[in-house]
Amino acid sequence: MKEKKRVSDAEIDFLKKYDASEYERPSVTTDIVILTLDASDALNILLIKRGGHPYKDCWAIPGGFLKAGQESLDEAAARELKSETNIDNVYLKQLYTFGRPDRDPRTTVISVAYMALVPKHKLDIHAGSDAKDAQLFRIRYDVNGIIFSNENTTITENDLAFDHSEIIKMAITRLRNRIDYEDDAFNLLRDSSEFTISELKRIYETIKNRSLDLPNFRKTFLRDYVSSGKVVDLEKTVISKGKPARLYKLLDR
Amino acid sequence: MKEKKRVSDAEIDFLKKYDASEYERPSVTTDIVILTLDASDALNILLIKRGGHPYKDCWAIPGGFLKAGQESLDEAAARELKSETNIDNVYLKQLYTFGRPDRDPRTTVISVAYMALVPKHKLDIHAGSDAKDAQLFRIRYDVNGIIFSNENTTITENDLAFDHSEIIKMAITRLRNRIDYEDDAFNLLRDSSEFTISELKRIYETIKNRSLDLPNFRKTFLRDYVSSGKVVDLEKTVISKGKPARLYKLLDR
DNA sequence: TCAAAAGTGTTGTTCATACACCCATGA
DNA sequence: TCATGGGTGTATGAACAACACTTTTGA
Repeated sequence: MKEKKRVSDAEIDFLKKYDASEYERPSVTTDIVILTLDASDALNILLIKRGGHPYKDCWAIPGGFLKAGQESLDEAAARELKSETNIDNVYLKQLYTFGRPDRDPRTTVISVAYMALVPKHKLDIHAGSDAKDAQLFRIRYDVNGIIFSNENTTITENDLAFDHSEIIKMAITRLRNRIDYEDDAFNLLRDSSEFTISELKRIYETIKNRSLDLPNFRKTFLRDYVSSGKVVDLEKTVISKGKPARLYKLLDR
Repeated sequence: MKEKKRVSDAEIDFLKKYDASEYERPSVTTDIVILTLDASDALNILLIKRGGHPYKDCWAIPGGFLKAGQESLDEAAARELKSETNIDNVYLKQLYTFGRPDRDPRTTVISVAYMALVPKHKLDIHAGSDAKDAQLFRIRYDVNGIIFSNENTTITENDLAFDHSEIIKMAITRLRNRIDYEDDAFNLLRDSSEFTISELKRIYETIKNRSLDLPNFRKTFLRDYVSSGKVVDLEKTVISKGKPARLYKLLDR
């Protein structure tokens, strides 16, 4: 009995090695959902217009092939983010890996999806430099799904290349689920070393897609972040329209 | 300005295609953390002893190469689980993708890790059939990390092949975080169509690694599952040692 | 003085926790 | 009868939500 099983396992092991050479190795890409906020605190995403086939002239999230053996997946994503936006040192987390054989018509492409959160305004210049190839789109939700729009273009989730609408939906859902017990929102602040409670609240409202009560938000913020020392009260104020608002600073970055 | 950028983008696009053929394509495997409970409700994991290099004779989590073009990642994981345990139709979820270039000494291997939760006792026969090649190990936690042990062998997390200890830790952490707001625990029941509150409570205790208060657990269970109709009261009891316990049945599977 | 936004305080509800106590069974 | 685990009820405090009210600025 044991002997029989050992032979069988050796066989299985051989077959595995055989598989590795027999079956075509897939291409592996990292694709990035790059999210930021615009001047009116709406959630925006960076999309690029594809220059080549497949899905030529379709909008897609940026991505590129992994340089196998030369970089890790995280490094590939960071490199891609940098080449697309000239930004580094931002929140960049692996999201999910997509591998349906038919998701790319050319060949099997495994896509390791990442999500990047970019501080407010940081992407403005880049997106404006060539409006035809890489643009920020405001994200809205409607009966038939997500709508991406800016002053030039309006597209729906069905217009996107590959399964990118699925990836984007997962990113937004993940972000929304995480925001209540992780510090993700701070990554979208204009300046995490000088921000007001209202600024932070607007980010939560955007991501959760509903309005929040300011007194209660303040209470929770003071308890979870200031009392625990993660955020310090700068004891300065900044003038805006009504009463000047107190400034806070996030520690540890 | 625009013209200059367009040329540059075309160039970038060309380079990406060039990369895809220039750099070696990585191998892609699916590796599975298979968790179940033993007779005393301790968390167990299925490990296999590697027959070939690298890490020959080391224990590892089961896995195999993706048959690119023939199956999706989910299908590859399900096929691997079936071949290793002869079990299908169980909880099987993608966990994370590992891609450090040096994680496999042979070549770049991208590992898409999955987690499987197998109902209690279902793996008993298989693991016993050949104790040398595939065994269940009880998971314990100690100062220096996780300890895997059964009646034959005791190993520590450092004895495992590749970065598999990292994968296992992530699986346990993920499970522990999910269990409070997802229904994952039901997948570990001996029989989800006939179970008692105590049985379910013991699963929560195992995963959270602390004891729970039965009256409070019952209250939460009745509110979250029975009142909402996800679980029905079978209005039957089963005898055990003290007072007979009421049986419940999970709907929708 | 008024609008606007920041900030404070109060109240009621829900939920988690701790725990005292009763119930039904086998031995 | 007693031990054992199942099951019920109650008290306490924390967290959350709703909202009335005050403060400080610019116009």
